Amino acid sequence: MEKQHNLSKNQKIIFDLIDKSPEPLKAYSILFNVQKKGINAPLQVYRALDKLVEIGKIHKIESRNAFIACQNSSCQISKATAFSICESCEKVSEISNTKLSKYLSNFADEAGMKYSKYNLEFFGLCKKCKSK
Amino acid sequence: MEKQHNLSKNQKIIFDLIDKSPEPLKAYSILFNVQKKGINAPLQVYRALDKLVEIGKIHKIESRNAFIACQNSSCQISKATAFSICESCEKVSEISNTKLSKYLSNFADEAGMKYSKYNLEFFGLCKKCKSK
DNA sequence: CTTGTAAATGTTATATTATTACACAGTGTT
DNA sequence: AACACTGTGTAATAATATAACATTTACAAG
Ligand SMILES: [Zn+2]
Ligand SMILES: [Zn+2]
Ligand SMILES: [Zn+2]
Ligand SMILES: [Zn+2]
Repeated sequence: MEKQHNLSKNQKIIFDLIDKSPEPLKAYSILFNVQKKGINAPLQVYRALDKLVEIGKIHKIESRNAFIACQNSSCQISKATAFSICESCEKVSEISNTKLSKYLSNFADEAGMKYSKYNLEFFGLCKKCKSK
Repeated sequence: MEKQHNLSKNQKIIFDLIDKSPEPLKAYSILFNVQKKGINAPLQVYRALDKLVEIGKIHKIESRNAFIACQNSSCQISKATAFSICESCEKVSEISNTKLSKYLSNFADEAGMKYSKYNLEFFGLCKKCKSK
């Protein structure tokens, strides 16, 4: 049974915006888009983003400083993430591949150390851009 | 045979600083440290960093906005990187594990798409911090 | 040796991303 | 009521990164 997170007003506004977006959104672009809804300051956006990341509803694409809604319903853990990023059109997709996540979750370094959390970003050209 | 990159003056100053550092360095911390050597502006630092990243002498730790010297002599490609990051003491190590890099380089997503470049960051507690 | 060109430098200003500090409001528990 | 916890609002500022422009250096082609 998943934990239910009742989003607060600001969290909901910002999650809805990110969730509807076909591409990752940056914090200040979010800010400009929600000013009509009464969210006026960067901090209000960052606080909502922090919380949404924490509960796994969104992820941060670190190499782009942008945020994307979780596309993987089993991702409440939120801390084991993988993405593919097109270097031409900047399309980003969340990868949900059981083998990959198992492989990475079980990976042990030279010292035998394991890591429960990871973030993986793949870069290349998406299908569309490759065929151009 | 590796390509020889003759670093320019600024590139060398900045690489040497990063290479000597036991921890990843941030751009403005680099700037403060090289002002005595005549590098005065952020852009001079960022330009050198960009070049050093491009030729694989350093890597950017995306989740920390910090830069670390390549600890893996076979990393000239520079675009397939993996790190372990301690969430307590912020120690960062580059992982050079042939199986891991082969696995990731050969990974194909649901659409059969392969990616030559990736960046992987593992998070956890290092040995020291775990035993505390 | 001169001309062309790519890479690197220097400088100023500015854009973008993110946090600190403080005051207060809502909710649920004891 | 007293408390703890989470969320909100606002202002100021810190930290990270790039744009625009002028100049210089390295080096190969002619
Ligand atoms: Zn997810
Ligand atoms: Zn594309
Ligand atoms: Zn390396
Ligand atoms: Zn540690």
